[in-house]
Amino acid sequence: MFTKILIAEDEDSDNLGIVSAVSEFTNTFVDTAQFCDKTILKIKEAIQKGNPYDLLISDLSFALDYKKHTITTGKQLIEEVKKIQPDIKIIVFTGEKKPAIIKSFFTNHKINGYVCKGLYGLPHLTKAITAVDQGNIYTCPVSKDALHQKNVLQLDKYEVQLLKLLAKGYKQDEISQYFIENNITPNSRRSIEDKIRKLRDDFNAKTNIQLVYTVNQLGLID
Amino acid sequence: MFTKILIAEDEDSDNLGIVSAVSEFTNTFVDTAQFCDKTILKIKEAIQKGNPYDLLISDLSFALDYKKHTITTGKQLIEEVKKIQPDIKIIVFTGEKKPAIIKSFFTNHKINGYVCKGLYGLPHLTKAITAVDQGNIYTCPVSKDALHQKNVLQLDKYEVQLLKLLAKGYKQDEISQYFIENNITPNSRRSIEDKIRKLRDDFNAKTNIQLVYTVNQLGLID
DNA sequence: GAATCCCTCGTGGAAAACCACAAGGGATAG
DNA sequence: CTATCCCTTGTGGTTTTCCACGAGGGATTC
Repeated sequence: MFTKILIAEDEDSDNLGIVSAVSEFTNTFVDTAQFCDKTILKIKEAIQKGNPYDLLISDLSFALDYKKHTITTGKQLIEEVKKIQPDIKIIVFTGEKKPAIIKSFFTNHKINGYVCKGLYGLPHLTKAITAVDQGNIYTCPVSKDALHQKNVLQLDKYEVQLLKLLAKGYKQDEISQYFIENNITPNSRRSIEDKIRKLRDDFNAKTNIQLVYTVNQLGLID
Repeated sequence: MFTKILIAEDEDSDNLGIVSAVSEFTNTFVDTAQFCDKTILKIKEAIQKGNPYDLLISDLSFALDYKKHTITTGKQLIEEVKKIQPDIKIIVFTGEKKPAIIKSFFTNHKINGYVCKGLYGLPHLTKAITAVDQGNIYTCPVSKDALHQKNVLQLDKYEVQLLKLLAKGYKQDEISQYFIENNITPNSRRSIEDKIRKLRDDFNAKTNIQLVYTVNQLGLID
């Protein structure tokens, strides 16, 4: 079983609950850090002292104000950690339930487990710890659902940009102009029409309104 | 100070943290309930025994699956509680940060405090308890911001319905037809145009796509 | 009753988005 | 080199949305 665990979690109200549950379950040393940078620091320190952590349990949102859902920081944290200590196991423990985001953490960040907070959050977290300890990948029922959902195609940068501009109120002509000015191709009015139509097909949307609404709900243009 | 406090909270991971913090701070009896119906039950029982709770601290999401953000249940819970015991004080303690939703809890449900979970969630919760105990209303910085935000107009049922249909991919003609079939007025194609235009103006949206995106972000059509 | 205001709704024309057809260009395979 | 495929783009015509003007109806006020 793991011998040294670090929990990164910005919601102090959770902190006590998680820590006590995890330390009771694993019967090992459990450390905590409230911010991204502190997490990085602790991991570095532990390596230098020759006693690295072998499991990181991390939340995703380290938001400071209500506008930012700042998944980015969670992403950044994990990327950074993987650079410093590539072999560390990572379990994400968060309230985030959007399929696209969950998917991307497995495909892009090679995490070992994902557990959604909620009624059965803690029991699933302990299951996740056991599974990951044995070298497996664990997804709680909620995130398993999300992963197995069809139609959660990955969007490339171009498509995300296009959809964001639509959400911002750009007309198709304006998008074309914007793409030309910023050297993004394809950028003809006509091609943008095609791209949008393809997206409508992919997401089974009858109108562009529904398209943008849908991808937004899926968390694809955050 | 309050003598009997009930905490309704479905995320067990939080539970320990909140409970211990609140009971330490208030030095009073703190009870918990994990589901809406259990909360109602406990409140009824307490009244029957002549020893009612005087403060309810409640979360909003008692979600069972990942699709429902089920604010509705939180709403329902609070409405129900107010019916049973109109004089009970209520503090909402949740992760929900959407301005429109926060606003509606104050205007429609007459809650006494609102605290967003997060880094400083617990300290703000204790502040809220103190303030509410003294008969004041408390909003944490995040929710204060949300309340003071302009442009968070309330939408009436008609407008919400209209926007939802747009989000579902209905064309304006189809919306007209739908409204006619369901006896909702105004329902002419022309009037629907007007309503949409007015909404675009209100929310400063250049296109209908942006309009639906915006109201969705604000949590107005959940 | 007349004046006024507001909401609903029709009309017609402009703007935006949609769509089918097809031409050109680059990449690849035989 | 040629054939083929895929992607980009243009053209022209249809559908959908936008918008300015104005008519009718109900409510209120004087």
